[in-house]
Amino acid sequence: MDQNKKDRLERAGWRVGNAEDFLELTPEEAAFVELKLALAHFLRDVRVQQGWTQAQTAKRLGSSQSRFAKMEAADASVSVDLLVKSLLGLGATREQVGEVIARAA
Amino acid sequence: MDQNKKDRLERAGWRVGNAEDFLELTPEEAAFVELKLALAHFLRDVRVQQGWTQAQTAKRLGSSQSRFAKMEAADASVSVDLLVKSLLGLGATREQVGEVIARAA
DNA sequence: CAAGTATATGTCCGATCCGACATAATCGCA
DNA sequence: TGCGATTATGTCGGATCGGACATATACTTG
Repeated sequence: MDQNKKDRLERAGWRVGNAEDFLELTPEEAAFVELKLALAHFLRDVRVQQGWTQAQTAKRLGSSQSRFAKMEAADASVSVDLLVKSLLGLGATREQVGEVIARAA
Repeated sequence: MDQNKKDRLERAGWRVGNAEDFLELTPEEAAFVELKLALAHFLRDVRVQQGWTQAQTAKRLGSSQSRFAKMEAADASVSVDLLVKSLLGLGATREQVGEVIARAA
């Protein structure tokens, strides 16, 4: 977001910041959300890298396209368990999962 | 287990091997279990390192001693979400969590 | 061994999660 | 723009999870 837009929003009474500020997350909660987002993005990367659609990938994992979309979106209804199991199911290694958690943005 | 006992059990119709063999886990399932065990052990390490009992630590996290015991035991009723949230709640970083997942035995 | 402390195990029930379906929104391309 | 393919969103019922309690087992110290 550019500075002008930020200024305009703030003049209009909005607070502009990151998700942690907006949702008033504690540091732990923020770290947990970041971790989930990192896994979700990696899941998308793996799928796209392998050249599959959400529907194909979901089927392969015994799930549905809609749930897989929520996984990639790190939806609140998706657990870290499901993300990790899905990644492993698509061939990612435990080492890769750990690396993503440790170092992804 | 020594070889004699192994032989005796196998003569009696038992298959003796590791958890993956015994429970007939797929490689992904085995990797997931390993990942959970790594987090559970790390959780214990962190708690002991900080010099707390399970009861104290559980209270700090808003949980109960019994559930915390199950966490440390990587019980089937404990999710990776709970393990990760608890670790972050005890002060572990996302980086540490990732490292443990990537590299723990 | 006894008593006190710490950890482990089993169960219950309210809360959350997940696959499925329906449908909306978005993308890719002629 | 229009149409088929893909992705996103909302909801529901059954399945799993998690805090709590009771109680058992294991450790520690006298």
